[in-house]
Amino acid sequence: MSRRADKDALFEQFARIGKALASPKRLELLDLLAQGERTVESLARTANLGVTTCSAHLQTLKQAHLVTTRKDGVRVHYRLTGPDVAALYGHLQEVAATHLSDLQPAARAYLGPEDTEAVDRDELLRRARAGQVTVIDVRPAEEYAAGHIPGAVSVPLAELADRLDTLPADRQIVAYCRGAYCVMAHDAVRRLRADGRPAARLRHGMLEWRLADLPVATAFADDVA
Amino acid sequence: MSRRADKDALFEQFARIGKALASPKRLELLDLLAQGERTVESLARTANLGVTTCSAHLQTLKQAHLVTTRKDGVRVHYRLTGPDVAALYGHLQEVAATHLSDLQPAARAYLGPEDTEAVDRDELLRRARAGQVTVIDVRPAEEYAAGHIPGAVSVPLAELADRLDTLPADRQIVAYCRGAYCVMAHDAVRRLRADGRPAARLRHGMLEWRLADLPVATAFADDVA
DNA sequence: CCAATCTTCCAGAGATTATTGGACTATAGT
DNA sequence: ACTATAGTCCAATAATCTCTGGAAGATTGG
Repeated sequence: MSRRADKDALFEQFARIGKALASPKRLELLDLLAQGERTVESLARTANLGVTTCSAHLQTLKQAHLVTTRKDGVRVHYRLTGPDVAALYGHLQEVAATHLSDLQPAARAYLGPEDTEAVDRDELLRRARAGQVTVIDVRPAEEYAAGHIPGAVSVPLAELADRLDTLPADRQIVAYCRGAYCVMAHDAVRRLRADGRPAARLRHGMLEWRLADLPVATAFADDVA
Repeated sequence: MSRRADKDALFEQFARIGKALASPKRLELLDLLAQGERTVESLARTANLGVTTCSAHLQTLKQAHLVTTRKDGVRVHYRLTGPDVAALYGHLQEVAATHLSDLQPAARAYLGPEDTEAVDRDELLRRARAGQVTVIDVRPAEEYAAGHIPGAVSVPLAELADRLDTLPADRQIVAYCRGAYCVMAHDAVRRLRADGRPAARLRHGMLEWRLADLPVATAFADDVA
């Protein structure tokens, strides 16, 4: 084979990864999978896809080796092949945020007004160490179980309204969710502040927390990994 | 607009970056642009593309804001919009290398046998500080001018054969080029060893050097940036 | 074994993308 | 002004991708 053909074959391989990242729906699936493994049906429901279409996208991701599967009875659980895949997705988001001027308005439209103060990671750790805050994880319970910020309490967004009275009234509450572009923490903070609570949002979510190699607790044990 | 529509619009933005990375030819263009700015015609020639096709790909990259242009007379120079774009490309390569089993054979076919020892960055810095090696940059002169490892000498691959006698005979020579998947350093080392010279290849090239935030010298001044 | 559930496979319609050649624009040099 | 060069625009074809609905495969529970 010629040099050119060999070089083309090599870049064809790199492009397999690029092609896998080329669909908004597949990126949304990666976004969900970055939080932990999920079944096809669960992904389809959350990403607003038909099961067939969702399965097809997952096959594409699988052929690019960005995800693998685990079969459990009648269900198939998909998960990322490694933390580097989540990292790649995170970097893609950052590049988009840095260079795409259309991203900001789209994010604002989806997430709602940047109403309140957003706490960054260092600030959170400082306040947490001083015992000044209660950190709540507003993602669905399974995602909390798959990995959360040590010391955070699971309060899924859907249950927030019912559990308002179980939250301390005197301490500040900091909510976080999947990542910088996840709407749940925004919703949670709006709900809490509507109730007069001193609530703030962690600027980034679990995606960025993992990428920064900060400690992650799993299941219901808050032990540091 | 509905929540769903807003979310779709957001991921549509992220997908603009993904789509830009979805073609082997565009990745090859990014690979070249990671070394420094270049004109359309020069990119087309090197990437084995028609000028029209090359221009079209560059437009795609430009619409994704991964590259910008600078006009100089009749020529248009394209360059990456930032080092984070090169970093994203580098991460994509790493993910491909980690997870794609077909990549290794394709790389071997293109680069040739992993004949000799490959020196890594730390080892190079150690030997360079001890004055034991001559580092040669075998990329084209313009790429050397746009940024090179401090202390490296420019010996473009095309001129290597003619300049053999200007290279020290007693010291080890370490050659590097664009990156881990660039064939030039491989070729250079094979040529040198065919001549009985003690030559080795830097494991990675300029792409990875920049990503590691190591000092880069520009033009013909070896001052550290 | 049958029924129900979850998932994948298949085929077709519709949309998007890649490539090519030819025309067009802009600039520099004569 | 005229010509040559570099690059982009345009239109047409071919190829690829996305989504949908229906069928088929696999597994569990009755």
